[in-house]
Amino acid sequence: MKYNTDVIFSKILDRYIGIEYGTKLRSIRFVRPGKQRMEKKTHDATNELERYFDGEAIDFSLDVDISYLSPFEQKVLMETRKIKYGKTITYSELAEKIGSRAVRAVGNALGKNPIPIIIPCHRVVAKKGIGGYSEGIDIKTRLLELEQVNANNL
DNA sequence: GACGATAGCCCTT
DNA sequence: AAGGGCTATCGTC
Repeated sequence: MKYNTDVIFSKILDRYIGIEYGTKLRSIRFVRPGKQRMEKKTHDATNELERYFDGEAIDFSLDVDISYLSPFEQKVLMETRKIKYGKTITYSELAEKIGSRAVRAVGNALGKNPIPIIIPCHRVVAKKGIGGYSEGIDIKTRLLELEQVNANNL
């Protein structure tokens, strides 16, 4: 399988976003700004992400490739995709939805999410507190703030 | 076996 | 009221 990569810059996150795709979406990566990069926008996902960062309350509906993950991890991520824009659920609620009590395993699975934002793992929070985020809590916080602002504008 | 992006309970200030 | 220790829980590695 051969993959292509798009690149955009997110001002709100202060990160370059790399979008890797084949026939399906493969991964999204956050890259700290440093060296200047050429933006490249060819895939639908790239366009949708730009609209997302511009504050549009968009629901992503793109095909995603997570077949190489474990069944449990896939379950967790599929369930995570159902969380609507501007909403959050807790790790334990998510575990319950997939019929498990492995609350912490859910956290681990989310940490392996290859396609953040589009699989909105930032919308899964701890019962008390925000929980973790592999790209850094500040990123998670900004994403949630962005969504809260725009969800209120409905 | 140990370790988590947890949660709940029970203590101590 | 807030924070620390203890432990139940269970999927990965």
